[in-house]
Amino acid sequence: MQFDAKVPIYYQIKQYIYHEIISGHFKAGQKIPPLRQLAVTLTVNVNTIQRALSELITAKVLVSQRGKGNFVTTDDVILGHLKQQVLTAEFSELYDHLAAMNIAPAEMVTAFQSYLDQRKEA
Amino acid sequence: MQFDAKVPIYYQIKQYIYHEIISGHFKAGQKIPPLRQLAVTLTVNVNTIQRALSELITAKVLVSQRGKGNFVTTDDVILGHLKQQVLTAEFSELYDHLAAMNIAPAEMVTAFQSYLDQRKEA
DNA sequence: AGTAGTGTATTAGATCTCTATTACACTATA
DNA sequence: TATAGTGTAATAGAGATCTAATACACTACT
Repeated sequence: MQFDAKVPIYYQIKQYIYHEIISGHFKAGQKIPPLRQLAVTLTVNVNTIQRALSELITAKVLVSQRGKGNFVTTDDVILGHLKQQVLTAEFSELYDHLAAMNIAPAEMVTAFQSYLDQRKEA
Repeated sequence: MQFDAKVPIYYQIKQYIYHEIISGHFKAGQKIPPLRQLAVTLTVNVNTIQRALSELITAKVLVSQRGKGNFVTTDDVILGHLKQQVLTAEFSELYDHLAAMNIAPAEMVTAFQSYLDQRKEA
């Protein structure tokens, strides 16, 4: 996995877990890979994985069971809002950046659409 | 100015300058505020400002004149591509994050549109 | 009981970012 | 020529992140 050098790795791993849950790769109640395996897969130190996971445990997205593993929560309330929360965070950041360039909301959409169209061609 | 604690300040200042140029606040050939004034305005150390500006000078977006100040380039080729470059970088990052959640391009647009609609109401 | 697999915790050191401080170089102008 | 305004450079120290290494606690299974 390739990380953005400008953002803490532990934070990017946190997002990675979010993405795996939202995409359905990690399902409700399912055990996620062990710490040491994640560390190898993502070529990162165990402590860095642990830092990311501990934040997700605090957020009650993951449930930790000593000796057993880490599991995706079965709380439907939390899982139900997850995708919308992550999406809103993404769009909010984008909006702020584009608004700082004096770009109107309507232009934001058309410009994004243009980007996607161009991407599709290639 | 409020900074995102997860991204280096010097990098965010670099983006800030880009935004000021693209929005038209800083025009071609125009002198930008002195280092020490930017440091006060953005409540950041002079060295941090300097680091951001030095990258922009290397990118030939700014031209430095010792004793006089820093000026926006008059190079139309560079200025002409600036907005598209920054936009593409923003969209590319968004695309990667959303694609990691198994979100299709068409849904990206509608979800973004929904975000903007919701934002308009408030 | 023993062993492997798991999560948790602590320490030390490297690197990066940011601040604070000081000094220097050049320009413009009184 | 003096002075204020500017960019440039270098050093030292604080804090955050990441790595490496080690140890400990709990679970499952033989």
